Amino acid sequence: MATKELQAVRGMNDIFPSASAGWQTLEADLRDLLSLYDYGEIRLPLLESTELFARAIGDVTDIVQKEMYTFADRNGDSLTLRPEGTAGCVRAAIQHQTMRGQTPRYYYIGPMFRHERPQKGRYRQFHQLGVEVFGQAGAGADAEVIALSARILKRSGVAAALQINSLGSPAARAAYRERLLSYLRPREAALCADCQTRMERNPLRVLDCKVPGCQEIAAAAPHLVDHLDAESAAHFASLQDLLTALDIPYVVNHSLVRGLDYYNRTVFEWVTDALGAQGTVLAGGRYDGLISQLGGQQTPAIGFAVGLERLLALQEIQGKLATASKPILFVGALDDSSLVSAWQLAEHLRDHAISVVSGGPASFKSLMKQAERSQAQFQVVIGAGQLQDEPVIIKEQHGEGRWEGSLDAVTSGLQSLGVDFPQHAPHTEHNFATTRRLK
RNA sequence: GUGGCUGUAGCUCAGUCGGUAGAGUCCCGGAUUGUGAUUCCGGUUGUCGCGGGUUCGAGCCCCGUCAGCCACCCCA
Repeated sequence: MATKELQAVRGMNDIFPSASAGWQTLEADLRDLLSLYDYGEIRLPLLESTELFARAIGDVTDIVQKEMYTFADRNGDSLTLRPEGTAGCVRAAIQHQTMRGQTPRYYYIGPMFRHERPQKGRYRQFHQLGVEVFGQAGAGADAEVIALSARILKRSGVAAALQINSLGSPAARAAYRERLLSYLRPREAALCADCQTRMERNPLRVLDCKVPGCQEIAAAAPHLVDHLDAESAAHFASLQDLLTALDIPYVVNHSLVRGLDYYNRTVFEWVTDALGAQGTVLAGGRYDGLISQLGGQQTPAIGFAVGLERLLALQEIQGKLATASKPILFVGALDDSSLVSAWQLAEHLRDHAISVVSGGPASFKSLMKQAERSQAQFQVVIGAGQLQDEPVIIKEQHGEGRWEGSLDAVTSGLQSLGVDFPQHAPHTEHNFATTRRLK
């Protein structure tokens, strides 16, 4: 059982091979889809200066105020483990001037860190895939990004519903904020304690409070989309037309307000009720002001992030989780002298890209159990007899396949049983064949 | 950061009124040197999360703490 000293940090998980197969398959699928849309991977530091996140995410957000892993570097600089990926991605694009006359599409995949109380679908180290598109102001970019998000969920086999909203321009949002406050103030006493503080910090968040009394008040509140500036309204209408034309169902959620300060105009979320309280699996929006706010030239931008733990949890619930591949052959040795031949055989087959798991020296019964546990498609046992002239038997573990022959001929034996060998052995060519495994 | 529930063998769990640690499973060996079943026999499981307190005596009661789960909050 767990000893006290040696434990993973709270909210940070170990991922063992039985689970990492699902991760690897998901990540491979995601990378494949990203290349379909011509996104390029950007690999970013996990650590950035604390100031970057404070300026990008917003001083008053919970993330910056109480959820960041922040500490002093040896020279006294304040560093922070990234709580999200957009800020670092924007910083990198500004620093390396990759947006001059270009409209790059980036994606990143990796761990993020937030010091929250862990619960279902929420961890202190969690993993996101994020995408960011720079330099495209039109609603076409929004539609394409949302189409990509839809395809990611579809490819993952995950059922979720798309909600969209528009926050308008900063000016329109500020004007709406005042309008909303003048609606809320007379009703302040009826709001929950949280919402009364939210009125100070970010009154838009009152709109998606879960307390029934607050929801009643929110339902009758003026709608943000009715008070957009003309350009944002046209942008939002255009986006909806495009989504309809692309057969992407959505609903407009008037209370959809993203938690990070940098968003404007389009915001969207894919939500599910299958994950308890953490229903958002993928979320994003437009942030036209962030790049200039961080010192770059005024550049429109849009992006989203998807939580990989949540995606995997949904895949598991819906029976779509990928399982580990299995080796082609188990090779077992009964004693020390036959182990030499068994290991030579295994290495020979690996030269030909056939995955082999080895066992022994051990009793025959033990080898049988090891072979079963290995889940290999075929098994072969080598003992003293095979070193003389007794036949080697290759047996299909869950089938009728069976072959007998000499130790030297195992390769052709496997071929006769249907194992797919590469055309050329990798050690005779200069490119390596892809490893043969089952499933 | 707040609240509720839960921590006993690798895994799933039982443990009565406070009386000195159990079952199943798994694993190993044998019955059975040559193709996996079943059955039978034998064998190893442990800081009862950790620390303190009460008691003649604590897995059990009390306090603290750590961790997990769930919810609030927040968010992916």
